[in-house]
Amino acid sequence: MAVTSSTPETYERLRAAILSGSLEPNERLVEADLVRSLEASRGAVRGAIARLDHEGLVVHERNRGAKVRRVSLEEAVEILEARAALEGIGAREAARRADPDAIARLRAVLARMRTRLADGDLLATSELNGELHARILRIAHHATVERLVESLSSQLVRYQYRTILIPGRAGASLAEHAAILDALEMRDGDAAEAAMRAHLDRVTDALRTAGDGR
Amino acid sequence: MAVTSSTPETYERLRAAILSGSLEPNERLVEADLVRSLEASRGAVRGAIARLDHEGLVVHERNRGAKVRRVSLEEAVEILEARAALEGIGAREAARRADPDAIARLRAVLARMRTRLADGDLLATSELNGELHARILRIAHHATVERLVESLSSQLVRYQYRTILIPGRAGASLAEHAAILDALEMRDGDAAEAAMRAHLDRVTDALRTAGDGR
DNA sequence: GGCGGCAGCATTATCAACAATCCAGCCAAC
DNA sequence: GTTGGCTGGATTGTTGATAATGCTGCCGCC
Repeated sequence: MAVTSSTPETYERLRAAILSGSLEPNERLVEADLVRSLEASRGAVRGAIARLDHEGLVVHERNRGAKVRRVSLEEAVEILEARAALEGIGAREAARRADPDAIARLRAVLARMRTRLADGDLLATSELNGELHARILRIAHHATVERLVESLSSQLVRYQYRTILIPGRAGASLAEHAAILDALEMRDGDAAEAAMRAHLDRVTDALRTAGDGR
Repeated sequence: MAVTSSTPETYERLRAAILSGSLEPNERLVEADLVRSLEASRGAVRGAIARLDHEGLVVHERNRGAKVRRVSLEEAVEILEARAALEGIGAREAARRADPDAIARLRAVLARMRTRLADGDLLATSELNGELHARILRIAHHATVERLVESLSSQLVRYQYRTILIPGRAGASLAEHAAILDALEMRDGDAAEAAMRAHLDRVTDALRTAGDGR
């Protein structure tokens, strides 16, 4: 055993640990500890930290080590605004490329969302929400936008369950998603972009009213 | 002296070397050489390469080292599309915040652009173009968008002088910029975003017709 | 002439030891 | 009681050595 994992592998694991919440915001990332828990070489850990620092998930101060970055509400709003712009482009492109088959699969996800919501399972609803967005982006076939959105979204993990808890928000979200799918189905790029932007603008509003929660 | 520079410093220097073109696309980045030329420790060089890899300026293959990444025309178009969306947001925000003083400074840059173009100095014109965009983004006060656009733009260095060489393109660009400034002056966010998007869409068209040039 | 294998070289990845730095706690002086 | 400086421990940053890997050129064989 003791297979020391390579840098990209270490990066993925550390990233997953942060996103899953098993490493709390502001928690210090001590290299020696990570070497043990991630079973990687120290060099790999350092490389992973450098990447995550660059990505914005971690802050690294010279001679003082790294810690999980805590994004403020203001930053979260900024990030969502950027995401809205990018996903808008993604939706536009997806409208150009979406075939009936793809649309059907998207509708299936939406339907599952609807039933989960009816069950009161907000957590599952929120996860399906993420899946829907990811699928649309996949259809868009736009590597740059996909990569950027993925990076931005990862910084919002701590806020992702917050908006859906607002009374009435989940239902509204469902309707907004339906509007997006309608635009995709009609292959109307302008409408798809507008619907996606509108949706994420509503999410932003919701986030603002929800507050930063701690 | 021979003060070994720290990781962020090394990152900046290496990045600058790539952007300035003193390191060609596909050129191998040999760690030992960089240690000498950048006067940094090996760890710092490795960290810098990891960041640049993550950023997309460099490709790194395990056990085979890193080389300057060559972005294809298709990628350049993608990147420009993403930039258009983000700078659109930036322009919208800038319209909200721009005071007459800031507008005046932007107009001054545009005026300089006009005279440079009249002189036939396309290189200077292109640089002022970059400055204008950067200033607008600065006014927007949107750290996330600014960071992302900076990162995206850096990947387009090899294409930045290409579009302006197209006959008539420089003049059109000037008019498009003027339209953006008009919208900012009227503090019309919608118009500013639309003008910025339109401008960058034109740049994309120009890039497509210019071809990848090698 | 072309192809597969082999050896040597160049380079990267890892490891371990060392140096530099920072931080917490303590103590003394005011 | 508070402030200032010191000291020990913990942690990161750097360096040299070593292992692993990939590549290139050569040679013999077909």
